Amino acid sequence: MKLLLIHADKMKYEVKKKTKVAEDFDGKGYEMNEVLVAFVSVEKGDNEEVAEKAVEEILDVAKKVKAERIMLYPYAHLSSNLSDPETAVRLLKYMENLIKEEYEVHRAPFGYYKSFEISCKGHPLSELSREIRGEEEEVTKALKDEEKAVSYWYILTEDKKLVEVDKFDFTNYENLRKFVKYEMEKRRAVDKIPPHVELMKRLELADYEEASDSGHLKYYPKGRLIKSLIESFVTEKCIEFGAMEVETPIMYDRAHPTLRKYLERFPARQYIIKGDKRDFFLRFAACFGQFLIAANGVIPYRALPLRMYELTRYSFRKEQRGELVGLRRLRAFTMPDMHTIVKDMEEAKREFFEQYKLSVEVLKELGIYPEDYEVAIRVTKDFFEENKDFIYSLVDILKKPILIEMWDRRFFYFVLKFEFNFVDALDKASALSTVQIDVENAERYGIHYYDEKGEKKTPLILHCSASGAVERVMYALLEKAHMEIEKGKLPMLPVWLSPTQVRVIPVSERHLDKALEIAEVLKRNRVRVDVDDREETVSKKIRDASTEWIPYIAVIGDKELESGKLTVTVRSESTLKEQKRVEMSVEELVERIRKECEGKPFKPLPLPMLLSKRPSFR
RNA sequence: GCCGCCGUGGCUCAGCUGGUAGAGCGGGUGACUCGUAAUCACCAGGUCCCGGGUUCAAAUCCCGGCGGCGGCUCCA
Repeated sequence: MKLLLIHADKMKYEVKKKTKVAEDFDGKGYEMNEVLVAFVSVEKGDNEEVAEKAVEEILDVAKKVKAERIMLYPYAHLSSNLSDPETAVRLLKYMENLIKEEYEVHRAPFGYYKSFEISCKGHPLSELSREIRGEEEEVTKALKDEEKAVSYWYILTEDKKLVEVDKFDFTNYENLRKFVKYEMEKRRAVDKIPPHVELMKRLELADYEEASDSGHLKYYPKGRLIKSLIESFVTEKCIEFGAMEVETPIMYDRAHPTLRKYLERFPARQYIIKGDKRDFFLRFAACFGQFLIAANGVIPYRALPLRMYELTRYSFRKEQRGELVGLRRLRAFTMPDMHTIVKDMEEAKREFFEQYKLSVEVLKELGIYPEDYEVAIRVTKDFFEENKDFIYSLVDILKKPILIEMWDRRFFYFVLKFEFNFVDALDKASALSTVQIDVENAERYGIHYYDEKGEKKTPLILHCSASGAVERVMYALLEKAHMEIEKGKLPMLPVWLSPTQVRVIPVSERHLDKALEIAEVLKRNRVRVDVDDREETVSKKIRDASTEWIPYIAVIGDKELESGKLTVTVRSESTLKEQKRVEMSVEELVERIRKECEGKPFKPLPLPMLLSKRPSFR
């Protein structure tokens, strides 16, 4: 809603001619003295709440300028985004009634050509314009409902006993204690910058981009490489698991009836994009796109379980600013999102179990092990009671205690979900992998399958993010590396994710040719190798390679020229005090790296091979 | 969104109660041709986050904005 407020000695208007959208009015015009005239444009999206705020504003100004009366004057020309006439009239009348309680008020009729004369007083406050907007942060129904819901907390132990959280002995379960504390307490007193933020900058992986919205990062070549490798890996794992990869739009009509209802059931804030005729929201996951494909398809029972997958680059969630941190919590993030259509709850449980195992496997191969995260299961009380054996059986997969949050009623779209929560260097927890059993969207979207008798049936749907957000995987790896530093160890990334896997260091200029020759061999064998050809001392080059966490450093000097072997410093076997140096042939090094990277995607070095030709990005 | 702290060369930071900018790293040039965590010397880099205000004078004080961090709220 837009307002133009003018404090006038006199305001007089005359009705000239009706327009198509005119309301009923039989007067000819009106005149008021000592009046605050409020020219009003009612805009799309305005509602009673906005009208109330506008009235508050008008009354506030009226008091300040000591106006004796108020005139509301519909004036379309303040906005290019007008509401429909019905809403405008409704809200104008509403405002009139509110003002009437405190002031003498006249409302000029809506939808007429009118002439008017106004004499503005001309003091500093006599001309003001205001824009009134509703609550931008629409809190979804799901969020409000969650507040009202009651949670019961339990630990499901290794030997399948359900223990109330405060009766559980956390001795030897330090990480679980931290996680439970994080989940149940609201206070998190930490006064440090999360370690991964400094690391992502220092290693030239990623950085904040001030020219964008908060929570949108830029990735430098090394960061892009790592992200891209993780993306490829998770995608391959999901396809191998049986998913069909699809691609769907990133924005959707805000008014679409099905999507609208889903939005209300999802606990996240959206980015809104103004289109020419319609408003769009940016997707927060790939659900819509895939559900809309499924709703359109003809699905025989033989096609079930039917798995669809998309790597969302990006998913958008307009998290509150205070929540955004480095790679941990973003407003634009990349998420592997798989949906599985199953015929009934029995099949849903089987798939849930398998996807649980898939998630464990995916994280493990990414370098995040069961001891690095804690399992949470969120479940409605009803579902838990009816499926106790099934839920207890989940303990068998990881053989460690699980935090159970039981809701007295269902307010999201799912009855059961698990998450793997990574506990970071500052004892904060964030969810990585998750799978949910969705009991309402198949019906909402009109997704059906045909059973053996040819009858239309409504399936269930599983939502699965096998690794969780890719950025979050990077965050977890960096936080984990930091925790290694704290323990006095040398931090590193898994070899298959290390931007440079081998650095070749010539001792002096005359060793450069040999260094390049070796690098070429490594490169041909799908190893990311670079050569430090800068005019620096060997010590300096070693130091730089170490601060880049390079897994293998090969120094080439006279000794190597003679022996034909490499002296390789192996990071994973070294400590801060003592470097582990191994003599090996180029072939042996290639073989070692090949083994370490088996089954993982490979991409070439994203930077010039010669360090002397490399820019630095910060 | 609210509260608090912070924002100075590419990076990390110094600059007291106002007098108009400094170091280390990095970069360039030169010397050294070097064996496992920083070789030496010289040189070039600054709208002191942005916009207002106070003042003879603002990086410094005040107000507003933007961004970062932490807390609250919240958290696929």
